Amino acid sequence: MTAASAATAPVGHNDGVTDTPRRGRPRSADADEAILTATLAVVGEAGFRGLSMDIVAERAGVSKATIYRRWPSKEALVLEAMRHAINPLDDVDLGSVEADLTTYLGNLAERMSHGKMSDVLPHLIDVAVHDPQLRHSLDEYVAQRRVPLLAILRRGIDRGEVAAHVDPELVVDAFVGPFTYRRLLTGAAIDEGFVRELIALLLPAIVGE
Amino acid sequence: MTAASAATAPVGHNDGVTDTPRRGRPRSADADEAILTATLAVVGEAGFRGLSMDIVAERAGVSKATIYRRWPSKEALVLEAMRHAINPLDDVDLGSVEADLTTYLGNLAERMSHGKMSDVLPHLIDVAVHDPQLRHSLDEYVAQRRVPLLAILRRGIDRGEVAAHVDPELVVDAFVGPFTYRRLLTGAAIDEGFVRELIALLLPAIVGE
Amino acid sequence: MTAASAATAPVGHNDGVTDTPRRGRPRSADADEAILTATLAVVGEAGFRGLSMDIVAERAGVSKATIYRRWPSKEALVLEAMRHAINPLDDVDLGSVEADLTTYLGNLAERMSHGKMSDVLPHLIDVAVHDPQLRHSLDEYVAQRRVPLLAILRRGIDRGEVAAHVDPELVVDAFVGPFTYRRLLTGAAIDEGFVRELIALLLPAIVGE
Amino acid sequence: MTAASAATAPVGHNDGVTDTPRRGRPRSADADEAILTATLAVVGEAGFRGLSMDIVAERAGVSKATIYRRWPSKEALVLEAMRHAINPLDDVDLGSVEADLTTYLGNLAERMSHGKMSDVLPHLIDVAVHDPQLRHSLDEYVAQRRVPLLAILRRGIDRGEVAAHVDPELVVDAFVGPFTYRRLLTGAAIDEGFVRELIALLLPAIVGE
DNA sequence: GATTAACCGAGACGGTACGTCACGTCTTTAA
DNA sequence: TTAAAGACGTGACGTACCGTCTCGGTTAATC
Repeated sequence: MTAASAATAPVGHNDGVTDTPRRGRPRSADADEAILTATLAVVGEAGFRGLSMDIVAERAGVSKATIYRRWPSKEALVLEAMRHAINPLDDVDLGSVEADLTTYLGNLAERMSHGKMSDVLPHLIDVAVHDPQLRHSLDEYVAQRRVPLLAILRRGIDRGEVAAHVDPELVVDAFVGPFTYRRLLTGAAIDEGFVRELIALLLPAIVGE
Repeated sequence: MTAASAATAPVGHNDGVTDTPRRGRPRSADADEAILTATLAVVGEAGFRGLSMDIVAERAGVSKATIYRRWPSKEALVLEAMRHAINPLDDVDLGSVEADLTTYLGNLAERMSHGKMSDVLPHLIDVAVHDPQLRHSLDEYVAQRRVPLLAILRRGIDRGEVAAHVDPELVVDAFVGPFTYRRLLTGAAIDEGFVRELIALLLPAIVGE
Repeated sequence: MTAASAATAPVGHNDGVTDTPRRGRPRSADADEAILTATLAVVGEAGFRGLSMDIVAERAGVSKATIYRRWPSKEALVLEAMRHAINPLDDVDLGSVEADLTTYLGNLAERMSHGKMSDVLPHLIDVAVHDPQLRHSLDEYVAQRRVPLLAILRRGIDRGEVAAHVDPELVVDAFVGPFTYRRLLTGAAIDEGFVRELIALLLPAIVGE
Repeated sequence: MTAASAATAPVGHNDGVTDTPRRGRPRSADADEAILTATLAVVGEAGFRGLSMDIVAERAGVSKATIYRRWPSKEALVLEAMRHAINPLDDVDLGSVEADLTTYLGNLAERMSHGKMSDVLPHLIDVAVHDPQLRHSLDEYVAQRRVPLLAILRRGIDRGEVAAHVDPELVVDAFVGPFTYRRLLTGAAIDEGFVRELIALLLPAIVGE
């Protein structure tokens, strides 16, 4: 866990090596686990709207104070729970940018359409607008998901497949932006056809001539 | 006002000409105005989070029942208030797709960065996920903003500037998607440079060769 | 209900005749009744310690907000409930001060020993020390109970049984004081014998010679 | 310290001489002192209501466990703190019952009106109703204060000033009762005039004729 | 000198109740 | 019939104490 991510990590935890000797009764790792698990369960069943701190506390067999000792808000808790649960999309390397993009974006499309967490993101976005701390954590979470895509592009540049002057960050925005735009705003389908057409549109713009 | 938009329009309004003559005390147009104005004022000052129906009622000098008689929920009210306030971006026609895009996207960038309503959208998105009615209204609102962009592209195709096989809807997604992606998720800057680079990246992909 | 007693009466009630015409939905008299009844029931069953606002609310079929709209604190509520429940000790007039005192103090002794409310008073006293508003209400409540005793003494003075120079208020203190002292502090018995002895001690001190 | 008082004395203390020699680290006398001092300070500043175990612990530079190792409850702690602080009213012997009573009751009046602990007693009374252990300790504390008064009366009987058939215990109740009654219930003044009048009323009833 | 047992501070823990807030509905009187 | 006023049930909020329970570490008396 990086220093940056500490924003939403359990407050006051000491994951470092030999800082201060840690006085008092240590935080219960069981409680951490139980709270995050309960949070995921409740969000999965009742959605974000149906999630209350009281319910999480009850399900986790934990008092509310124990939750608030770790996370300052419901949203921070949920964000942490998401980190806890998500296995990142693996990087893929099939030898060509087109194949890699097709695979990776196909997986992403699948997740955004049917993932159980898909209704949580909008809420987090909403809250993050007003809460810089949460915004930071959300950024970081998002950045994590960009990494494989950046890798694909950089390999493409190395291989000469992609023009050297192309800014990979911008291209990632160009690929991922339409996904979130459809998901959050237009509600248009995010399916295989969409992925294919998007690649067909953008790929020519980045290949080296 | 279209039929579709009736979802969030004041309930039971009689916009027709000579339906039933309506008995009893008529709805106060002043109240409509006062409620929407108060809503905008409060959202502007305190953000969406600081907006409560009680506060709006007090500010508007109106009872809560009067609000609920017109709109079914807080979100419907806010969406209506946004429609009420926003003047759409005018279509532009400078003779070339590149010039049109630069102008239109430049204006959009300006608005998304500094508009006073910029923090309302995330909240509406959040709510729209769970409320199909509101989702519909939001779609419509979004569609309105796509219209000028579609017009630019279609004129480009007509002039032969843009390849005929290009799907204008997809291209709109490709242009607007990165804007919302940055605004809502990464928090990256949406400025003149971004607009310029995005156009530089995408334009070659749509021009007829 | 006197003006003075308004201190703990439901806040904002208008028991007057034709003040302001009272706008808005009026307070529910049913709720008043249900709350006070539930309060008495819970205090009777679980004692003051076992009384929580949540429990009262549930038992009364009422929301906590509805209770807090009427009374500012648990103690004010309980005091009001006591007023609501208690039928005052009737004045007695048997023709002689001794007989009257014996009867009245006998009743009082019975109540203080076995009354179900007997454990509430100590708590109210405790709180009243810090809350002037409640103190006032408690004073008034206490004063009510002194009235019959004062009447007995004044009749005695009128009949020449009691010396004219005697201060009835002081004598009431002298009679009632030992009762509360035993009840609250020493825990000594408050029985028939005690009443008899106390009268035997004090009566000679107040009779006219 | 008597056996009876052990109820609220530090639990497990070994005040005896040569019981078991006690192994392990002995209790810190400093901690005892610091806790009691802090308790008195906080009660003095914030009243009983503002007293929490956490605050006492912090002020005393002590952990809560250290407090609970000594006293089983907040009330037991406070009662002990009161014992610790209060120097009993000395017995007086001026040669006449009237003079003795005037002096002793005058002092008592002064204390009850202005003593810093004057608001603690009501709370202890409240708690004692439900806690037999504490009730016992409170009785004992009260009894202590009755002793000088009993002595005055017994000397009066010995000297023939007071009628032999008078029950001193009852007379003490008759004198002290009105004090506590005013203090706790009516809120009436407890001043020199009150003392004078009370003596004027009761003294004739107890003198031997 | 090593062991042992009770102590110490810090502070986390489950629990319970608090008093507040906002929601969307309902019930008055007045227009 | 609509209006303003405001009470209503519901349900969640975040806080504050309670008294208990670990922690790592300390301090004597015993072995």
